[in-house]
Amino acid sequence: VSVRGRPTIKEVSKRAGVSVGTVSNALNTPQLVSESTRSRVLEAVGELGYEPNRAARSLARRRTHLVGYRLPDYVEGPNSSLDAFLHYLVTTAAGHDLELVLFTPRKGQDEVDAYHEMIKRGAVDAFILSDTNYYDPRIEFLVAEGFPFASFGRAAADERFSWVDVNGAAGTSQAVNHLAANGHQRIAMVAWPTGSESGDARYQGYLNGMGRAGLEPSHLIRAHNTLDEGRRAFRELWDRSPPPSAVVTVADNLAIGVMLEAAANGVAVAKEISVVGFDDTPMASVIQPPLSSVRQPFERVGEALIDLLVGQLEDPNMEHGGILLDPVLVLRNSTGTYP
Amino acid sequence: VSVRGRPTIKEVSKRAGVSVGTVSNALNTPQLVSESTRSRVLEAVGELGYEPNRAARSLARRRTHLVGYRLPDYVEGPNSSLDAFLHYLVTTAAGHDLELVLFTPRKGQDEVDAYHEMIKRGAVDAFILSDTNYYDPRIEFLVAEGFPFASFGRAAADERFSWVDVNGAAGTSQAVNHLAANGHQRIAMVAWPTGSESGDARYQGYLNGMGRAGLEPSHLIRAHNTLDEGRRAFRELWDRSPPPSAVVTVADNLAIGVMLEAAANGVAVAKEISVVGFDDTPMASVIQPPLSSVRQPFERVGEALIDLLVGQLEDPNMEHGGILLDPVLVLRNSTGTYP
DNA sequence: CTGAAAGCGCTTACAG
DNA sequence: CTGAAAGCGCTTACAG
Repeated sequence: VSVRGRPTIKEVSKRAGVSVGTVSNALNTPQLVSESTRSRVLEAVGELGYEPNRAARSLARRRTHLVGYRLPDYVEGPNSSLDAFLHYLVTTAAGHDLELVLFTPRKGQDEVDAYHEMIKRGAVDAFILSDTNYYDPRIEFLVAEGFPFASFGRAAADERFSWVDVNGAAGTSQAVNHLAANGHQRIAMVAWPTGSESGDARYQGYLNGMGRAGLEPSHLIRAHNTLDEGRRAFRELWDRSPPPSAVVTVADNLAIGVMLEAAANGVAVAKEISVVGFDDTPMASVIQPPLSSVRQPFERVGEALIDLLVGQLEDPNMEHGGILLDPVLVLRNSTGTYP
Repeated sequence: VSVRGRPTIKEVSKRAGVSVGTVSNALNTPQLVSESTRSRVLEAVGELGYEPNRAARSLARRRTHLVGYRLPDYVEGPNSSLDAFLHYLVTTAAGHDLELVLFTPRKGQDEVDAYHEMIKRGAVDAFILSDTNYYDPRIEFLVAEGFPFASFGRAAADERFSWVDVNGAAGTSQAVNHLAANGHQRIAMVAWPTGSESGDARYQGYLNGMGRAGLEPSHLIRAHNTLDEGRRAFRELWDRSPPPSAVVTVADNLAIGVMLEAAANGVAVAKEISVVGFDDTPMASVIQPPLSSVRQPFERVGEALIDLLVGQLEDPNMEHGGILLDPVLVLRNSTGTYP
């Protein structure tokens, strides 16, 4: 066993009782090898979980299997979250002599297995994770493996790895504060179904905000993350008596669905119902009236993730850190004073 | 000279009259080396344009300087162009055992030099280019270098490289057809300043469409790619007498600016003025009324780019191909019949 | 069909 | 401070 516990072609050759050249041939040019030795090699490969090391293969073959793409410059204006995230990640990484390689599980390949394969191939020094959730199997795997990574999202209070997260609860709670300060009392929440860490946090922030304002959190709708679900949420909310005068949502999609359906029903956004989104997507600044929304500080997220990673790579025994960043509520015209 | 004409540490050592180990030390642990030999080495490095080979360095150091990021799954719905482009690029590439590495010029680094450095380091087998323009210096450089790449954008009629492009002219010309078929005659165009290949093509498509419909292309506004410029365009257009009854734009930003300003001036979009965007951004489906827009077929673009690349990598002497794809006009409610 | 050996381009103890 | 040598983990002629 050698490279950080990853098997090499030598281990495979020993186990299969053949030379390393033959292992290589069995894998790359099977026509040159007898059926019987080929199967013995494959067996050994399977048992050991062997994957050829990328650097060694690249060096010998003069082929990297990597394609370069220069990420276009980031222009201020309405951008998607992924655009922003990648941009700050890549530029910060470049400053530390690190590059980002994008991957995706192959068709039918298990999620965790895709990470495992990257490790076995020695393809990367570390990972950046995003869209994590409670008990994320990728995190469990990487922690167990002792492989460096930094996660955008906490997944759970955990000292076993480094993470950066945006305090979603602070975002929705800010939204409630703002609304309460403007006289609203019946403030609804449109949240995702329970079970996602970010969704639950955003919902919790709403509860906190309501509590602090001495308000009763009586209007709750659970909805999946689509415009149509947002529209449905508005209808259900508007049917209540009394209906809410404001609604905080966990996502712009939902908020925009609410606004669209309000408009369709002749209900004036801001005047009759205030609405707040989350994520400040490109759509927020363009819909009429422009949507107030909670924006995540992707620049600092990207920087922090890379910093944590660089720390780990320089000192593998460094203790893990967690960085919680506050989002900012960007106020536009979808919120008004209590009618 | 060795790796595809890229200098190796051996060449440097010969030129500097020292051993390869000393070159390595001069570069990586200069404290171990005398000032005079260090400067001789650096000189040789500079003259040769030497960059350490990534694979060799990775193999020796057991460090790749690569960070893996699993690109999140693509969810249908409003997505940015970059999201879509990257998604299809990465998934298609994965099917060919290729991965995408993202890079960006370092602070102050020249654009072409960033590509050059990647090549000298043996960091990639090929590049994907996007946002190309006439006489793109990157293209000139890569063609001269004989380094494999595929370009999203033609830049110019050219047999020296492989490209995929979307027929922007076909897109705007479709838009004009649609409008003309609905009785519009005074159809305006809001275009970028001349000088960008994609912008010029979109403008040309407008001219073609107008010509075919027997219409006079009399309303042209040049504008930079922002909402505000779109607003300005509307004002200027609406001041003319007679004003146009429809406007085709080269970008959603512009189209949305037009719509916003129309609304601000009490002019009903679709009823009084029809508008068509380009790119079908996330904003298009969300603004009211939803914006008709020309959508680029990113899935096929990504697939075609990777296919062209794989072809070149398998057979370096393969002749280059160009693939022109048609965009599709997605009709929503921002376009109506002539009032 | 198989193994021994050279080589890919670096880095890193180790002598001197 | 410098050079010779071994090693990183593969691939690929080349003998046999």
